[in-house]
Amino acid sequence: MTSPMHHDGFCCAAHSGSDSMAAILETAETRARMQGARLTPVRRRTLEILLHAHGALGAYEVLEKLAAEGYGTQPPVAYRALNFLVEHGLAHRIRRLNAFTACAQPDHDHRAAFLICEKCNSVTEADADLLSRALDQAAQAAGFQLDRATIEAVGQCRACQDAPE
Amino acid sequence: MTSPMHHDGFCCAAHSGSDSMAAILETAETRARMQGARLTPVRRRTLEILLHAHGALGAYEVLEKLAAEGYGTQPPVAYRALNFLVEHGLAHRIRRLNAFTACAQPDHDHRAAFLICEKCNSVTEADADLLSRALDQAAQAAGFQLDRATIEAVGQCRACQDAPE
DNA sequence: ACTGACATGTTATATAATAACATCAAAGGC
DNA sequence: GCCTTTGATGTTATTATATAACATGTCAGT
Repeated sequence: MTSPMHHDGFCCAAHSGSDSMAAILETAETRARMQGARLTPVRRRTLEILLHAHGALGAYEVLEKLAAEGYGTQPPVAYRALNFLVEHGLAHRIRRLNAFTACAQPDHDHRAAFLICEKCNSVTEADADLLSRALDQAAQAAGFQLDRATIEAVGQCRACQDAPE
Repeated sequence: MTSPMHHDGFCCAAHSGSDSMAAILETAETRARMQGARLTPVRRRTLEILLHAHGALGAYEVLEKLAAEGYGTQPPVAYRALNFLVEHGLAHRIRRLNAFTACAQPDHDHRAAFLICEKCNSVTEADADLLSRALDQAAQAAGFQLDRATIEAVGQCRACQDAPE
């Protein structure tokens, strides 16, 4: 953790040590199974691609990689796999970027907030428990029955603040 | 739902009494001026269109209306006007819906959260001051310099909860 | 082996957004 | 007042993102 990384927290699994990536895939497998879903090759590979990526990837970027590896070449291939991952809590969709990123903590249900750096485009998943509670309150005050929420913040990550212009 | 309005709070200016709409346009004019920007006819009309709308409108919906009134007929016309409004705090972009909505409180700077009903597609702008503070904290904890944020919640508005299936 | 449910792949199309450029209008210097 | 500079408006064309609809394939349970 006190590594020579630029970002605290989760950058990408490949650079947080191979352990966490294997662990996440393991968890993913388990989690999918428990939900009666199958983590098929394309889906698993898609998750790996996200885990390896720096920052979030667009669907077409994912598609390119999948296609290069012999999977289908058409958009629905990527969108289906990505949607599967999102629906099963293994990935998140970053709307502001029209992109997707692997979930950093697939092991427990959580509401996440994303910190998007407008300089380097890195995406950090922040714990949003406090936020979540505030949101619950706001929803309640409005008589709104909250299902799920998207929280995306834009600014500068620590590394880019420190970096000279 | 025997009341004339389905939603508490801000539905659309036209249905919250014509006063508020005139007031908002007035404020918009002033606010734009103060920022050294001009609220030109297309822009003003675009804002009016948003204010009149139930829920958020897609850029192409706005474009259709503008075109019908003799303004330009091509996408950039709508996008430019909409982006102008967003940049000047007169409208918000709802990413989940690929749509835009007039700002309910253009008179003061605020971070807003949106409550999107998945049944009737209504969009309510909730005050997010508490939320905002929680977000600041989360950002600070991550060493992230927060600029702006998008908070979009999905669920059911009060009217749709009450309504029978 | 058969079947029903789900996965994968395809083609085609829908929807959303921007690039690049020409023309036009307004604000300020002289 | 006239001219320049800047910004606004409009166009055509293109790019980017996402989904519909359908054919084929795979697998678990019977």
